[in-house]
Amino acid sequence: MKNYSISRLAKLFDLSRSTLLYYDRIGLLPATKRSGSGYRLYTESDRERLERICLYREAGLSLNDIDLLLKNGDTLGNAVLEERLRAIGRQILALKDQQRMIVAMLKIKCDGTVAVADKALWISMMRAAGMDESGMKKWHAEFERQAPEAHYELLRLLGIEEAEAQAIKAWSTESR
Amino acid sequence: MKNYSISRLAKLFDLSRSTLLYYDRIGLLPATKRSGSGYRLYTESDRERLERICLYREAGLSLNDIDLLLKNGDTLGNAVLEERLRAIGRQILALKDQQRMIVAMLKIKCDGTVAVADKALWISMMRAAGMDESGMKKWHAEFERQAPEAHYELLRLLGIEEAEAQAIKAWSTESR
DNA sequence: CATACGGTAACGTTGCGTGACCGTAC
DNA sequence: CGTACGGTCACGCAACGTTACCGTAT
Repeated sequence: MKNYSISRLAKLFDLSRSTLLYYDRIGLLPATKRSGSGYRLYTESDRERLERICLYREAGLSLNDIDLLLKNGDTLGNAVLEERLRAIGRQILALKDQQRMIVAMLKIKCDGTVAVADKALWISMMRAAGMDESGMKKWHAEFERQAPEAHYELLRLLGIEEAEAQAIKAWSTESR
Repeated sequence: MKNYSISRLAKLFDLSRSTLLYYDRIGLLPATKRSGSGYRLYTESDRERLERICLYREAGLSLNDIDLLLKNGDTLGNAVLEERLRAIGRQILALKDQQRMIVAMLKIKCDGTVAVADKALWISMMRAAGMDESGMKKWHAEFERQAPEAHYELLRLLGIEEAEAQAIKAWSTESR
């Protein structure tokens, strides 16, 4: 059975040495053994534990919650995961509020006109807001219905050319 | 002209005393004057500055960025706001990845069946994912098309009654 | 005199990164 | 003998919250 040195194990998961030192300190992943000269020796089961830790970290769980998950069974585990799911939902909603606030601020600063610098920014924002093709279409249609003039102006401001703007107008109103 | 004491100003914006002490320490909002006995006296313009600080904080800007925004003009200001907009987009996308990971984990743990505890959780998750009514419909329709059996089972697991489940099946397939 | 307010200073939180300083493996 | 690795502190970041201890206003 092979042992991993701290840096080798770190590299396996693309972590830093100090991360593993930290996990050791807080007891999340203590090195099972030590060499004669006091070097940490990680075993295969340490590696497996770290693999789970990394997975849960990618899911955004706190190290504390991960510790709980690894200690306890599925009953508590599911509860922890579900709570994290709820927290993510709350976070996303909060971030969307922030998006709206910032867009409003950008509008205000340039008295009446939207001043988002580039199309890519706007689109990535809409994408992030959960907009897929059909959502985009609905949004453009709604904008067109409520304020066709401003809609057109926005398209121009986003750097969308005349031709493309016409196409979007057509597309967003076609089968309705 | 009236001065505000630290706690009175804090209460005006629903902040704590220590928050204002902190803003003073880091130079974000230093109290303009001090009383004879060394008490902080905040002026009206301090109040206005704090108002802007709070607004930007609600938009998720860091205190450092807020400091920049308050010091510099609109040119830099817009750049800061737009960068924040981009960061929010990235964050939301990351959170959605986390949602998918956790849902996958919950699936795995209960070999094949989704085990999300309640309907409200699922719906808030979908909502957060940017699902509106039409998105929901599309999603249900797709699920129904790919795996009607599992779709039905999911609806039951979410605590949706027989009657409602039938309604959703009908609704998601109606005009298609 | 009580108590509600003010002040400063220091430590705790989360998840590490960074650096110092020193020993060890090859 | 060099240098690439290992070890243990200890401090720094963000944005405060939380004592603690002491002075002041009323």
